[in-house]
Amino acid sequence: MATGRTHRPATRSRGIPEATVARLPLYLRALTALSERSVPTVSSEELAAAAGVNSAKLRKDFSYLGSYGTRGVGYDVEYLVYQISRELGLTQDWPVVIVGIGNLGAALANYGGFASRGFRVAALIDADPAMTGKPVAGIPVQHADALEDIVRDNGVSIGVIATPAGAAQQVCDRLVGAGVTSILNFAPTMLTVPDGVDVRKVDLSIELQILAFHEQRKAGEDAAADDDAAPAPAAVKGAAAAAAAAAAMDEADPKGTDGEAPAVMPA
Amino acid sequence: MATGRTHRPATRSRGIPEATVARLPLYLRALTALSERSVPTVSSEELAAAAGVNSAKLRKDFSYLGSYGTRGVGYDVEYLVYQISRELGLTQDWPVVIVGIGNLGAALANYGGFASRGFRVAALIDADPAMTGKPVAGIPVQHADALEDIVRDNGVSIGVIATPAGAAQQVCDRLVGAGVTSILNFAPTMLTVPDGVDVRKVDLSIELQILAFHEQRKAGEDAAADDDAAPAPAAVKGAAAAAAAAAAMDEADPKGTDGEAPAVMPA
DNA sequence: GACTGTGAAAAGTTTCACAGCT
DNA sequence: AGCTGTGAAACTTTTCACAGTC
Repeated sequence: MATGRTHRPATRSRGIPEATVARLPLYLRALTALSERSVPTVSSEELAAAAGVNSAKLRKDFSYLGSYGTRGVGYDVEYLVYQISRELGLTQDWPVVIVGIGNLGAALANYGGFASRGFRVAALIDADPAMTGKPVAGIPVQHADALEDIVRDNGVSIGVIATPAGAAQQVCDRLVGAGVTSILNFAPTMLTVPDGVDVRKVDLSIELQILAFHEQRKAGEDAAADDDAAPAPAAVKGAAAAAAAAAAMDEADPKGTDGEAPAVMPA
Repeated sequence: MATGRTHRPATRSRGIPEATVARLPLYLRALTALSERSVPTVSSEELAAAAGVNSAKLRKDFSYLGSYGTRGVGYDVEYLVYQISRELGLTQDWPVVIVGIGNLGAALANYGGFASRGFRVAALIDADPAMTGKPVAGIPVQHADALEDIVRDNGVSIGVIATPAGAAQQVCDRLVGAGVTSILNFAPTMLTVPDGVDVRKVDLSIELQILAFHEQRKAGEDAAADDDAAPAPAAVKGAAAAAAAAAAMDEADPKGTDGEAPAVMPA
């Protein structure tokens, strides 16, 4: 992150704000829906409504990409779809490996977003020998031993980690060692990676906890002063219990820290 | 979002920045790990490292909660765990319903974070009659017809939507109608909700697209000027294809709009 | 001496409002 | 007349750096 790698040959004017990049997929989705309905042009106001942002923000965002609109008219849907796709790097297809084919990994493999074009699921990898060869979403699971070969043979640069928390760092290290430079981490743990490797994290328990925070706020609108349920002096002990609850989320799988067969399957 | 509902009775000094709230679960996780190892106190530096942020940010974040540290010493782990848990509303337990027991919904039901305490999976709901009664993660799936009753009977205020995109808004409306005021949305679609209802969105395809953006940047270090693969004039057509890829992600399930039995379970 | 808590500066993001093109 | 593109203002978040406390 702190890499001073902003060499930029000053060709155009690069350097799109991170906040804007995070919204481009949103716009792309809205645009694609319009494209499918053969809508030829769209105004910033309409598109913004469809994407759930306000129009000033959208126009500002697009201004970082260039001037792709027409004043008095709006944006050409197809053209904008192309420009955003290109900006996001979706005009090429990215082979992706998913490591950890437990419940979540299997769901991801089946997820339309992964199976469809743009991102191609190049391989599914799991440490459990019992899984090896088993097809999930039509793709046979391969054993973790082959991880490095798979990554190299397929030129994979994006890896998805869906293992239990305990295995994530090790898997990450091996992915990176084999040449992966972008990681989407579903394991609820912090990954340490060398400079130049990107990690994005999707954390289900965190999202829920943020919701709980706001939910609590709504409930406590009047009961401002006191907690009702919290025992004041013995609190610290009760705290540990409550926290354990939140902490239990630290395992994608309730038990095993090893990459071993998750006890998740009901059998 | 534009609700001017900042009534705040000025009792203490409320109003924790959103960015801080989003990090509290991270700290909580790191703290709980320390608690389990019976570490009594921790410095901002150590905790920050464990949570993957810098120490100044962490101290600033904690300063919004109050002064829970001791200068020259650090923070009492148990105490801080309690304070953060309380702040997040995790000292009470939240009944949650998951709607849409396809691949993703099943994975969520099995996910440690949902099944563990703090958040209790009160019910699993699916529109497919074939699913009704089937146990997933030990909980029998109930039919969508009963949604309103389930929400009311269990006092559910948090709902998780894991349906295909096409069903999400309708499910959302029904949840909200029945009294749910916080929604975690996994369907890749924008939800419209009345004021006072919170929506958080987890979108797998968006995260991948953001990774692709950065990945592309790394690759294109020298090839600054031209795209190599992009056909310039015929581009707009190729664009549509690439975009279709991204758009295909708009369905949580590749095919069926119904919540048919997921291929997730190996058995 | 070690470490927190916090003002103040810097950086990043959003919103406003309007000039400028079609 | 309608709508984009963008400077400038407002707001939020991060970082700095150090006074204050143990």
